[in-house]
Amino acid sequence: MGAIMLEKELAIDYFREHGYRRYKCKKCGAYFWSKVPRDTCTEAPCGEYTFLTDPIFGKKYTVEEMREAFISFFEKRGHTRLKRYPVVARWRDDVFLVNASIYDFQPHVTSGEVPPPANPLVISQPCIRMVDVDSVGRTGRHLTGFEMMAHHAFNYPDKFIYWKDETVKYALEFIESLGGDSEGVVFKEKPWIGGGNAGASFEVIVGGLELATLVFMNLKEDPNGDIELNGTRYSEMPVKVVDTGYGLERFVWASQGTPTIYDAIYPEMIEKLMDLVGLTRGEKEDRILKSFALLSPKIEHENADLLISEVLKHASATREEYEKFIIPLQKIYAVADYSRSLAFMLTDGIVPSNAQAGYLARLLIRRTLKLLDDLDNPISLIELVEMHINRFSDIMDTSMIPIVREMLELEEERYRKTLSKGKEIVKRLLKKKKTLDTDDLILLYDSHGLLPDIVKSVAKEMGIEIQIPENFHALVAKRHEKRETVKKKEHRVYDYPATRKLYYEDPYMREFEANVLYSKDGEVILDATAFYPEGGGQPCDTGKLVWRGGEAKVVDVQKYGEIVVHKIDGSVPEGARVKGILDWERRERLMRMHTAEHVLLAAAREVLGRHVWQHGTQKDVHESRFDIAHYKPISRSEIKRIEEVAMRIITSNIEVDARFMPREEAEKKYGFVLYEGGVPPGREIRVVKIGEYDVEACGGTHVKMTGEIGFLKILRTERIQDGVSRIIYSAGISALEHVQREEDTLLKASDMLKTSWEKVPDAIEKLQSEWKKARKEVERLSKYKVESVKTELLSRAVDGKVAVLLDLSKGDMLNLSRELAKNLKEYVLINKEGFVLVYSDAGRARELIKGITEAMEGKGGGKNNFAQGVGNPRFTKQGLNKAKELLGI
RNA sequence: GGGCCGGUAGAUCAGCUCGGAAGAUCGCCACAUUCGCAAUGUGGAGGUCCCGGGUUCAAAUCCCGGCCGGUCCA
Repeated sequence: MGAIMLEKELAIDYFREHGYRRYKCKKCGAYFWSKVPRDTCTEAPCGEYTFLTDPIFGKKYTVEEMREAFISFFEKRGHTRLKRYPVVARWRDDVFLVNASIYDFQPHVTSGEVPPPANPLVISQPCIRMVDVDSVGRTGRHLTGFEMMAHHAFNYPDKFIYWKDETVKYALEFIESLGGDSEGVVFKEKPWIGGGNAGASFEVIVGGLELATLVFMNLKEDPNGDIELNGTRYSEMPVKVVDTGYGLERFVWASQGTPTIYDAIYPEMIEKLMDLVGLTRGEKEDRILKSFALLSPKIEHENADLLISEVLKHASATREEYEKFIIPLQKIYAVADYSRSLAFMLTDGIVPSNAQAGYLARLLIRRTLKLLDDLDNPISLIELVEMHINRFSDIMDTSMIPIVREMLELEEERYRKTLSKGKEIVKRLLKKKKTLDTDDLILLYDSHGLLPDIVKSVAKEMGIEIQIPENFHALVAKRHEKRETVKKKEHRVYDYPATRKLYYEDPYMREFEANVLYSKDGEVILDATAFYPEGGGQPCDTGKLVWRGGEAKVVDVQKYGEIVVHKIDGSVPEGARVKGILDWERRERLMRMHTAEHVLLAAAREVLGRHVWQHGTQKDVHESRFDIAHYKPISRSEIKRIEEVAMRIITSNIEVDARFMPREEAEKKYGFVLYEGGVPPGREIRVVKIGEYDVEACGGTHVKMTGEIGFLKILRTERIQDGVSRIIYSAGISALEHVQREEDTLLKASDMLKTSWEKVPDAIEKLQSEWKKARKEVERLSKYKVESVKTELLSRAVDGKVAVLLDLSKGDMLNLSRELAKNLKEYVLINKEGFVLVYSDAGRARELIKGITEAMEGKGGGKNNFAQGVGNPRFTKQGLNKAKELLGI
């Protein structure tokens, strides 16, 4: 967005009426609005962090006080208070974690498809930003986990709430309500782009620090749009969104003027850690820290050395003071921040894993463990995270503590294992190569998870110095450069009215009549159908269409938008009246499977814990699979208990209630557990509820009462990745068929073993030991045989040479050869199968085998003193003669 | 979802480039030494070289496919 456009967009009435004027920053060139004339925008590095010496507000606020001040301020001004959303964005498929409060309302609310839960609204949304992970602790202001306080207004063409003037006014009034001076506030212009949307925005700068961003989102990505930003085209949206973000932690920091943001958020945690590590903090240390906070915005991250020397100069401190105090303290800060982010993530139900959101949790866990190691483990990660959960119990779920503890315990164990294994690899590598180059370091990190730091210290123990390249992480990133593959369901548009979905009106309908609206190339659209189209992991129905003068098989059914398309074998005339007949056996089994899956989820949750979350699912007629997030393999006894709980729900014969309801109402009533199976589009969603056990947004067909499932059996489980287990199950008659097949197999086994089914394991054990004994006997006999042949051959040897035709297996021949080699100079062994073995002290084994196998129309080769080959078994005599000739015997 | 590394004795791994007789260390068992244990010595047991296919006279080794584990990235 060009400067001229921004100016037009942001020259609001409020500024004109209140004496604000637009200036250009002499340092960074950005435009900004201020009540008092200024040369610069005041934001560090153009200005200084004045709040460090001169806190901005009338008093010092804690996190809780500031959050409440913000929310109640906006509540009093007509905003509805909203509960926070989870930090894991389960309602979206494009991101893993919530990065900003507006994520809560993307994509359906911001697109205008679904109304917001309230309008206008106020929220304080915890967010995780992994991009800042490297800066945490070192700059004094970066966090991976923070709360974004926000008020949002969604303006529709027919319903206007408020726009730029009110938003700016609120910002100033809120700052004043905290005791701040509105004359110190600078509104810096900035184009805003993100998540397929764009707009103009103000950064709200106070005391040199960006405290809030006010975004006026009114553009959406559109290839045909007439506005171009950064090479992407945008067009105006019908919905205009006020998207604000007030950094809770920054407000708290600005109110307290502590050296770093961490000292403001959780001072007791920092003090405790310092105490445990043995750091004491005086005026001098504070001065160094403040210098850091002051100077770090002015110096690029990459130039760490420059920053340090500048800081030392500024605070008149020594390098030793820096290393003894600041380095460990910065680690403490990072540990405090990482562990709080983990507390958010794990209590919100993220299961650590080697893929997806779970990997981000593991990454943080490992980084924290590494830092704790550096600090000589003053406290365990588990204790740290638990402290945070209790400290922030007003926004975190303390009932998750036992599960979080177990997950962290397993993760730490895993980390230690990776580490010690990795160190062994490094040692072996060093023994072999003496030194390691950059390629080795990249391989060790990328394939074995070893940070160069750790490799270096292992090498140092062995007295080897290793150079770590400055741009290490960039090199790793380079290895991963590759284009993404995007696959999407074919998007088709049919210009017909929405198909009436008889399968929802009556899921038990087996036959129906309808009119053919469209029929071409075997694709048929009806005005109504009872055929369920593939979706939500449930395969489509099959069956046939019958009409006057013909019939055709229905082989596939798909849904495009609100239109159901049937693929048939044959063709039906357009305009015909048809009768649809479902393959009811198939459909009934699928229905039972689908309801069974919901029951299974409820049971798994009860047995394994509340972190259990559906990860993927595929129903089928005979067996279905159901993937859940869980942090360890499911044990046999857990499987049995899940089956028992599931059967209890089935035999209690509970009603399955499926109904459409407005999305915002469903979300309000049931929360995000609704989106187990993904997020359906649209304003209305279908909610399937099984008593108090389970409620999910689901478009599938279900039985009316759980009792109809009849029987549910878990067939097996497997781990498809870290943190995700697959349950393979069956329901109803299909489940019975499985059990019968298993029983058949067991009976067949017991029949073969001539015993009863209970004794099958014992019988196999006995058989096994007998077989082993027999095998040993065979070995003993062949050894004996080899021994006697050896004696005979030694006596027959002429001049240390022998060539002979034997009745021995290949294995026995090799054993024999080992013995003969000790006593003979040269020999040739041939067996009935045509296998030839040659030994030669003189080093002409290869030469010999060639001649012999050629005489046998075969081939062979080997080493100088030992060779083997094979020839046609019919020519063993010729081979023997040739061998004798060559050996000269 | 994608990239990379790996799968050989109960454990940790070597051998794989360059195809030719399945190895080391620890652990285990027996015996010796000892009042007994530990330590030590001697001997021994222990293998579907992950699975399937291909190339070859010959595959742990080369090629293709699959399974499993680890790890990094999004």
